[in-house]
Amino acid sequence: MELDDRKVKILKAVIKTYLETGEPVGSRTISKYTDLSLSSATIRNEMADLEELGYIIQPHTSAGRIPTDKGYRLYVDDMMKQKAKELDDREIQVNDREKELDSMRDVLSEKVDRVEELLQNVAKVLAKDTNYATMITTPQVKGNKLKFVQLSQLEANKLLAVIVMDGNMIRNKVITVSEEISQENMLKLNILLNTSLTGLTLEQMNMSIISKMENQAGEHTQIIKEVLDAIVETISNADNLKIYTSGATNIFKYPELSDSSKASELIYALEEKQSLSGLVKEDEDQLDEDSDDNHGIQVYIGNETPVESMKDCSVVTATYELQDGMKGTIGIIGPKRMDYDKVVGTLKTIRSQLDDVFKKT
Amino acid sequence: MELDDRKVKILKAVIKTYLETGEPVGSRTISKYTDLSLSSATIRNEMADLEELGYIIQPHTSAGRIPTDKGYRLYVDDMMKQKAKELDDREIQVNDREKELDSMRDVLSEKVDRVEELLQNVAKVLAKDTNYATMITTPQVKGNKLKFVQLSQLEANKLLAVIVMDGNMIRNKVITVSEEISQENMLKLNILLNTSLTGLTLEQMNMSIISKMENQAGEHTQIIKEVLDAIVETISNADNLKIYTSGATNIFKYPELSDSSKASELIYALEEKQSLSGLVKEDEDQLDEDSDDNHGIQVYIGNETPVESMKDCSVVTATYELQDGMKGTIGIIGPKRMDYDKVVGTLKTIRSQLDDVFKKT
DNA sequence: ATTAGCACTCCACTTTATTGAGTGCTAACA
DNA sequence: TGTTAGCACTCAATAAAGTGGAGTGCTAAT
Repeated sequence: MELDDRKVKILKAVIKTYLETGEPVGSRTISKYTDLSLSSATIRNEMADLEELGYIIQPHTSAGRIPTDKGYRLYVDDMMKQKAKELDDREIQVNDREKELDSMRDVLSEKVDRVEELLQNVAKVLAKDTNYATMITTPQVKGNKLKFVQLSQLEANKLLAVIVMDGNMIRNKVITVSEEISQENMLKLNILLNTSLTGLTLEQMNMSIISKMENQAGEHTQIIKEVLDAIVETISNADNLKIYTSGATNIFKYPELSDSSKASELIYALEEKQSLSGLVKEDEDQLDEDSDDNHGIQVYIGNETPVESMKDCSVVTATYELQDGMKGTIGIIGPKRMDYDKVVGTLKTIRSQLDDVFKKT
Repeated sequence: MELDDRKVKILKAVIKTYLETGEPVGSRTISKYTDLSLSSATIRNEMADLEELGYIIQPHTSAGRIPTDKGYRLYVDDMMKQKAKELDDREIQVNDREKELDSMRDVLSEKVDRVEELLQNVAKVLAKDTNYATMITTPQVKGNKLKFVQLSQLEANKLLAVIVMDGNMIRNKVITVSEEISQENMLKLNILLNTSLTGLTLEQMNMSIISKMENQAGEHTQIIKEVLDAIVETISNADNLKIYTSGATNIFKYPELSDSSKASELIYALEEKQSLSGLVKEDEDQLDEDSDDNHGIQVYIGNETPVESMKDCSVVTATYELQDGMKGTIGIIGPKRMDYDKVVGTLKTIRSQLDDVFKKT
């Protein structure tokens, strides 16, 4: 059996209606809803075919149809193709959407000095705007280089190391050393550290530490060792993936997700965040598939999602990118019958606004 | 009618049984459970009295009794009195509990450099251990003084200010200035900042800023102004209350809290955190009431809690204190029928372990 | 190929037992 | 006077039975 044009039209109508109502869709509804002007009986025949083809399913014998994952897939793929074509209209579209996104822009342009807060705000605003759960990761770098280190004395045997990486990622570390250190030696240590480490990536650092240390084996070997250890540890922690979530309770707005056990599992995943890292795309090898403008937007439907606890949901992710190649992921988690169209649009807008903000900073 | 000794005994038995089972408690159960050796009929009479006195209530005519808030209150107050007397046994008690708290100690003694992570871990471990939702705030200071500031050049017109407060609270701030600054002037600026600001609290700083600025009105007035603004802003943000939560999904373990709307409201409060700040005790004027050992532990039952969304829960909070007078709050949120005894004990242990960790750091 | 018509299915909802835990009350008892 | 056995009564919870309606599949006519 073939999936002819009319079948597709009916399928889309079924899905669209189901997205709106959340109720199984009957033949009569479609007959009236579409401009196909076909009787419900004809629709019924076509729907039977569509069911046989695996695009829709009946929850029980005498009910209407709801989309299967396969059905959603077709719908979403088609929509994405549409979106990609809309490239020209984008300006207008963005302008249109800007009205509803005013609050978003306001929050984003607020003076938030810390990336953390910014990201949390983005997650929050997105959640509020879409009524789905959201997540956002810190930007990730591959081989970030050390810009400079600055050691200063905090207390008798406590040092403060300020570590600045390329892209102005800054980390502090309080180092407790075993022996006191003179002002003069501090200065020396600072110079030593900067001359030998600046411009190195973490991997390069690990390689060179040993040799450097042996070279410098002077009276303060112990301190140098402690300081180096601390710095290496801090840097390796620095690009640890951090994930912020928001709007977990939005899932209670969708009955199909809000029964106790499902909700608990989902919210747990959002709280623990651990498992969400599966949503971060490792490689950008999907280029060929996601053509043009949709580049970096990924829709997971039901079982497609890499996160086990979200197999009853759909997840849409977008990759945002900072000027210096740092990449992060934004994700929206909702019921399978989410408003894919709106979500994809919002994600695109947010992403471009994020770019703006980061460029301005 | 008086609340005689026997009534109290029966009341406690009812509550204890209810805490364990979560089911309304009938007279027959009590008759067998206690060592009072009274028939169920007698218990029934007493229970009728207790109901009239407002300590217990029937969910419906032919059901057993469950405690009212007033009943819980009496039970908890008594328990706290007991706990206070147990001062001598505490050592032993702690030793006993230590077995189950091994994991807690492990996590706490881990090398976590950032207070944030430590607190998050505490919340997490507490939640896992108690099976309730937990929260913990960052330590708060009244008038924290500036230890030193260190300005360094990041890029052409971006400066990095590292701000260290007493108690080694460290903040970074990237300051974008309107004009470039020479290495030499940077040094001057550093000295100026430290000589004029070190040792001052935020309030004092606000006072002195204007005058200092006018004194120094040289070629770099603009930069000085920008830097000062940034520093003041950062410091005032620094002691913003931060709240970490964990174990929100634990509430699904208690049927009385896990219906969709209640759960949603509760989890929302835990996610938003905003409202939780009501649990932080402003003043320590409760000293007289909470005698001895229970100092700093506060039990809120049902409507007693300051957080609106938790009126169906009980909340137990403890104040922890760092050596330098910084105080934070730990909170446990669970059903009214929570295991108060265990919770109070665990909170005390955690608190003392927190003290240890902070002293060691 | 399309459609009107009709018998059939099955969920969702309401109504009507049925059960059993637990009470309140009374009368007897120490 | 306090305690207790006994019994009638209540009421949630569960099961069983009945009803309505939305929607289907099939057939026969167009």
